[in-house]
Amino acid sequence: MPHAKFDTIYRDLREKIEDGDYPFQSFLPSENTLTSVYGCSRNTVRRAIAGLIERGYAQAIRGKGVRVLYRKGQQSAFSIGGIETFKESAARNHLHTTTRVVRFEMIEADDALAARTGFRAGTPLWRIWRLRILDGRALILDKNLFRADLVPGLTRAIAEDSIYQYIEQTLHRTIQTSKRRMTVEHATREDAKYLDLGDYNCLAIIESQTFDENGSQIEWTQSRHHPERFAFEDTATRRPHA
Amino acid sequence: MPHAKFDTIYRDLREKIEDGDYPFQSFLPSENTLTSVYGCSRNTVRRAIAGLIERGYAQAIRGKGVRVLYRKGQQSAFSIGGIETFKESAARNHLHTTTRVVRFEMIEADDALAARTGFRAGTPLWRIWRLRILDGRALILDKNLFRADLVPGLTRAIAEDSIYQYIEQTLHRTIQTSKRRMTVEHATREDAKYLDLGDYNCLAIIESQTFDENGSQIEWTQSRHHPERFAFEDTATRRPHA
DNA sequence: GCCGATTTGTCCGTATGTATC
DNA sequence: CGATACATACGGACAAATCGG
Repeated sequence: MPHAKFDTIYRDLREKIEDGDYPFQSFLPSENTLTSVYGCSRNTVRRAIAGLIERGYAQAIRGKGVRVLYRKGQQSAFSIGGIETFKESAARNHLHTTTRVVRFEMIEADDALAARTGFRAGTPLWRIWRLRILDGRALILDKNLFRADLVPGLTRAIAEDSIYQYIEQTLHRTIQTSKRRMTVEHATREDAKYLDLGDYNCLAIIESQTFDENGSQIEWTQSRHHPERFAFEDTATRRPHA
Repeated sequence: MPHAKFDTIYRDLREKIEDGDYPFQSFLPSENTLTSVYGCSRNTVRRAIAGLIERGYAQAIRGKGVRVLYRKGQQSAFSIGGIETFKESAARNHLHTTTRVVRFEMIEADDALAARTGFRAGTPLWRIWRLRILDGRALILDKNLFRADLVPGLTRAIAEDSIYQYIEQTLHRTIQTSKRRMTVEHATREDAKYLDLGDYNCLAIIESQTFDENGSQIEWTQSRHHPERFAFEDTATRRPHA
């Protein structure tokens, strides 16, 4: 639950920025002002602002203030930012989607797989392949590996719905950190079999390792995306010669 | 200069993790311990740890400790993380590289360009295209637009060396925030003309808007990457139903 | 160029809450 | 239950950068 005070302030500021109350290139009220507005300490205000900066909404300028960098209408629709499930991002964009499970089995990690995915060899795993279909077009092939001992009781029906929802709401386990790596690769015959690639001969690949609340790697996933409808957004800050 | 105490501690911890002093899945010393080790307040230790978490080195588990998520040998060589210049990342990977300037001119932003890049219409801009050649292969085509009033005195020679270096060391202006967007697109005839694409018909595209220390947009860049040698890494954390 | 007011950046010490063991 | 560990919040101090007079 986001009951933390700094988070409430962050959301409030973000909303005001998105609504244009603080337009592009304007300055937020000073930290001291916000401190009295929200009735909290300066540190708390600073944490809220840090969140804005981290997500590209603003930029702090020492001695001057905090300048808004968010510009209305320059955001993309179907983008990948935090950890968001397919179902969630589809809902956010009002898209009609279906999922087809094309593979569902239990395997054991061998040495090659272990080296590639980060699991220990011998770990029992669910291997699940799912085809994501948006508006009738097969656009994403998800290849998941879940640790079978951490995600017991999986079924095809759950896989067709939402595995994350099952993990969080039924198993009461929490997804916390995800390390991702984005590349572009040649499409294989397999990709062509499942996906409506058109004349593209490449795909966007996202590989990720996901860790639960105990720091155990619970999942490895490779998402093979049709190049259209794929975007990845990011904000970076430059630090003194690293 | 990274004189900040929290940054020194961050670097020290990161180095110890990379060296294997704190191996994968182990716990860091507790915050209280680190407080006395480094002779600083707990807040400062926490800021250092926050840096590790943000960059995927570790994960905090309340009531237990801070677990290391970094695994040796699972990092990629030529990846894009913070704001790093072409020269810097090439040097970091011990690659022999050259840059060829294929376009160098001054233009004025029209409405279409303004909408796409975020500059105001009428802004005078340097338009610079540069071909990045690694080990004899043309792999990246960089299309830069710099605000001419903020980056005066550019020459072809500077563009062949490093524009960022010129901006930072000669103009004493600071690059601070960069908003990026990664997509995959069809290769055009132009791409084929400049890049050694082989049989790929797609490229990885990174578009970015860069802001200087005053929050002025100083640059818009589109980098067109050969799919090989391209990787983008990221760490995300999941927050309660956003 | 200097000075003082304003604003962000860093750091400290303390208190309290919450989760783990 | 108590000890330990991380999470949040407060208030205060000083540094560094900006800006206007």
